[in-house]
Amino acid sequence: MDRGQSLPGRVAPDRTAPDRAAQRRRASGRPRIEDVAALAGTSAITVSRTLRAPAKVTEATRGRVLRAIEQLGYIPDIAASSLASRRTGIIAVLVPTITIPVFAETVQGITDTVRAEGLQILLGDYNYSDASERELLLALAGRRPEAIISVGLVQEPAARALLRGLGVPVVESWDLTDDALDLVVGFSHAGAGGAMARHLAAGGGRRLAFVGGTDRRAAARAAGFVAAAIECGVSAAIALPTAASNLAEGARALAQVIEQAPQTDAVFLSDDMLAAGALLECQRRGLAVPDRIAIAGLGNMEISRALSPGITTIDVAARAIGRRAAEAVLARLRGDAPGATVLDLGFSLIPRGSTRPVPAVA
Amino acid sequence: MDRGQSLPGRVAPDRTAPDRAAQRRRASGRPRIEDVAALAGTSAITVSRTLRAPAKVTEATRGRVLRAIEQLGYIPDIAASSLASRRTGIIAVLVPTITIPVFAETVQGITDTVRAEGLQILLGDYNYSDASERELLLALAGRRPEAIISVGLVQEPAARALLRGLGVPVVESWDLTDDALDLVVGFSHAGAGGAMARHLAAGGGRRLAFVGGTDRRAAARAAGFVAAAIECGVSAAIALPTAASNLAEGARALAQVIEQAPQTDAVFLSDDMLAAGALLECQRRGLAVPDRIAIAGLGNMEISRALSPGITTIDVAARAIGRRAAEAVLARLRGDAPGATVLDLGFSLIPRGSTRPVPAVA
DNA sequence: CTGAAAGCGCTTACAG
DNA sequence: CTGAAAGCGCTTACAG
Repeated sequence: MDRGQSLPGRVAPDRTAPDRAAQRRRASGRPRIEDVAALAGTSAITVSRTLRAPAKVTEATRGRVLRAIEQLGYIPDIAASSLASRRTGIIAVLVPTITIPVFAETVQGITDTVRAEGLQILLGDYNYSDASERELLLALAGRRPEAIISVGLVQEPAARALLRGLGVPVVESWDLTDDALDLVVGFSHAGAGGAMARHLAAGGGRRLAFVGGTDRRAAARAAGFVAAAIECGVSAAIALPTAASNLAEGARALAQVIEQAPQTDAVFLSDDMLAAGALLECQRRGLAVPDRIAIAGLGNMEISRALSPGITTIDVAARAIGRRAAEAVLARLRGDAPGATVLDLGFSLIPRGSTRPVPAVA
Repeated sequence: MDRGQSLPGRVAPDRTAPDRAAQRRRASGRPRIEDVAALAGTSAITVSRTLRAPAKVTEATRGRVLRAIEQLGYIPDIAASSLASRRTGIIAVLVPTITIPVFAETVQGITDTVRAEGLQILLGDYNYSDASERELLLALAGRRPEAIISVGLVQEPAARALLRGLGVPVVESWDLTDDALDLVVGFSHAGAGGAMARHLAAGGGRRLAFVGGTDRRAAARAAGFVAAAIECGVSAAIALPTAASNLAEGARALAQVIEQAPQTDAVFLSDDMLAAGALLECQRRGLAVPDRIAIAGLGNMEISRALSPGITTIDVAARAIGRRAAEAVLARLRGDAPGATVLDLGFSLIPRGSTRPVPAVA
């Protein structure tokens, strides 16, 4: 009996070009759909159908094909498949940086929603820089995603033009705007900043401070925070921008606030990690929280619950943002008419021990 | 003058099949290499060369091609490109879960090293389960990666067979073994556990406890920990396995240890996040650290530095593991003979305030 | 239910 | 330096 490479139906032909090709092919080593077809005594089309639309193949054929696949260890080449079908099954996700837990949660929400449909996430991390956002977009576009979800608004004109030219659904998220490329799902950062300022003022804060990053969402929170503070008749300062989101940076920011404005009695840090760093620094310095100084954050991360006192924070429904963004994409891909173009998921303020309680209204 | 879609050199032919094809193509909307070639008055091959090997094209031609690319917003289709070239430029990275910061750092080390060579990372997250590790492997294999890096050893026989069949370099990491598929770069987990037990015993610990996950690396650390404790003549218990790596779980584990073995005077938690949770729980319960109970972790995460007292930990050079693994892959891809098959990067114990100091040797 | 032909959008030798 | 031909490994209509 023949063994090894000698498959039924593959008698040596005397063609010449195909031979060269076959030789090159052997270099890759991996079995192709033709090899499966030959072993199963059928055609490539039937193998393809067995994989994509098994109901259209008789059970007997299907069995032979599946056995051949198993035997050869055949794994379809996704590049070839999507080239031929013009369907990549890829959803590109643009994210400032995946190392921030709330963004990771949004990505998780997308992944969970999209996986059931057999779609895959292609994650692009642009590190908060417009220049590499565009670069990243070029790289992602080369993979022909069927839709794009951006964590954050896409502001840079070149990036916007590129996205429009792609001709696929685009969902921006984590913010709201009247000027969306396509769809937006998020919440108002100015609103969140304002809500926190009112909470701190209601608890007796008279000299507030804001600490946050340089990105547009942090800027919107700062603006909302200051505006609401003024409305409440208390003062509010904006500290120098923070470079990162970690405990050390939060501690540094707190130290700076105390040095520059020693009478500050409430600080809103634009992220729970920073807030936790600030709280720990207060404890090291012997500043009573919340009596001497109140501390608040944003994101409802685990650490805001775990420290003592718990840190007052704003919950932003990060996972729901991902879920709803993905649902919008799926609807579009199904050809549904676009529903609401702007989806406001809101936020909620969670008071904890790190801020003074708001007295009940008389 | 003609405008719009009517490009030079694209006079309407009276062929019939190509017409149908052209029509379908128009559905995708995106310009192809042929469109660029037509606009630049050259051939597809020259466009391709302008992109991959610009030195082989005259400056004049290159200029015309680049202008045409710019004008049309042409972005090459990566699937088509890699199908034709049989080079995907993809390095697949298998990771138990990216949400653990030390693994994220290893991935960062890989990315940094590999990016310069124009290779891309394809990240697969298998959530510590063997079943989905194999599934994931199938999905990754369909993308035809040129090499595979696994965070952790690949133990499951089916997965090992699959990887071997791929015929590409495989680097396992974060552990050591005599039975590597190809290359390993990591450190000894039993060694790390042992070192920590000796440190705790030297500081006066008499009743040690280990808290860790159910994965093999945690099991190896537990085994090394217990063996060294026995050698030092102190007792060591292994607590029930932890389900996750977060502060709440660390707090829960500490509570359980205290309940089951109230006299425990030193706990090694197999991850800094757990250790931080345990430390905070001690503080809530009024248990003095390290006098009443010493706490130690692993991973040298930021939080182990930020809390007071600082948490004694083991630094495992997570980023270097990624870097060295990637370098090994690059060497293989260049065709270099394999260097050492097993690369031991070691670890270092960082004593901090959460454990009792080791008295100087007399 | 099954298959032959054509094509997806690129690149690889090979000639000139 | 430039290009015509062939092919990468699949799938899509279209026939039977």
